[in-house]
Amino acid sequence: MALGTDYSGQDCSLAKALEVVGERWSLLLVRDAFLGVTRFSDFRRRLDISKAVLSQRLGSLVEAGVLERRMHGGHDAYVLTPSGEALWPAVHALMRWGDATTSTRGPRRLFRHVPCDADVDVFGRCPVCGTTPPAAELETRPGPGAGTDPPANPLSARLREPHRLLAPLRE
Amino acid sequence: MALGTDYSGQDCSLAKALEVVGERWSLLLVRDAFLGVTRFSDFRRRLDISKAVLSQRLGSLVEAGVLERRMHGGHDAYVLTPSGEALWPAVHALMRWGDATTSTRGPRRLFRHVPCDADVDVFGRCPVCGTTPPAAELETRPGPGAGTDPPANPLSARLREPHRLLAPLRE
DNA sequence: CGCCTTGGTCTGTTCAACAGACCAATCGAG
DNA sequence: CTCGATTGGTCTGTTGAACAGACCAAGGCG
Repeated sequence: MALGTDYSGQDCSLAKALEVVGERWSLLLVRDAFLGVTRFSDFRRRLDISKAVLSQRLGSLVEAGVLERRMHGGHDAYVLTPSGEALWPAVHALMRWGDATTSTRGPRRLFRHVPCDADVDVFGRCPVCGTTPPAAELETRPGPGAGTDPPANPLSARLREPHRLLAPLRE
Repeated sequence: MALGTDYSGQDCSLAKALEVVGERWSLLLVRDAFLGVTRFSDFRRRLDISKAVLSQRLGSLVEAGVLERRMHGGHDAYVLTPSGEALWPAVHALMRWGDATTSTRGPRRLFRHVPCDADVDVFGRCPVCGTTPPAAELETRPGPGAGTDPPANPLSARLREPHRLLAPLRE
């Protein structure tokens, strides 16, 4: 398999990243982890994928150090590690690109830098303090491009509401 | 297929992006297009994938408006569209994450903002002018984490040398 | 001119995701 | 306390995607 062996030197950084998060569904799982999803069944409810693939993906992300398993209120929970949280700029950039190419009414979701009370720009940067804040300092809410369709399930309805990134949906 | 139908509202921006660039190999093709690869056989030489998959991927990226076909010096060429170029922040972020998680000696590749003669930071931002420059204003060269292995082929050797992003390797 | 390169298309094989069944453990409501 | 629902998986056969290699037409170059 070329992806696993093509170490042709300095320009394989992207391949390295994709070895970890490039499998089908992985980045969507990471995104949901940022939004506060922690439970196996909640990840499944969101993505509607087979339990076998979900189990394998979560296992791979845990093994790669992107997620770790914890116990929340007597339940298994998958939460982002610091290394996983460092994926925020990439996830945000892809989301904004997705919005720019498919939404005529602007971003579907906005992110506010809580300490500065200002929305970050398309590059994820706070216009007040000038930094690119980590996910832990952001709150999300629906943007102008947000859909008007009813959410697919109560979980997605909850995730649509304004809330802090990384705050677990359930404890 | 869940990816194609899961429009659960405002938070499907990432899914939209991944519908376009989430197939296996697609982001690596986009990265190579940023580095100046334009030819079918050069893309293939770089990734060592089957021609059937390469043809299908390039076709999908053209149809999605990320790449367009042109004639360069009597040859077919695939070049990034403005929409494709807008993927730079995401590609750069993933590369830097790949470096951060797998390279102990820093980034494998550095990017210099040509007008300011300064390297962009981990967020892709120029410390001199404060902007996040587009790919067209950047030059790349090997970084401290660059491999010391001989490149896999002359093409990769060429791409390792300092050069402007988006400048076609061959005309 | 002839050979090599280019840019594919096609087909059988192997690998990955899907669909659904099964199971053990835990939780929560009556 | 009991029982049904929920949780978090594992397993297996089916379907879809990537791989490996063959074939072909057109163009470029020595």
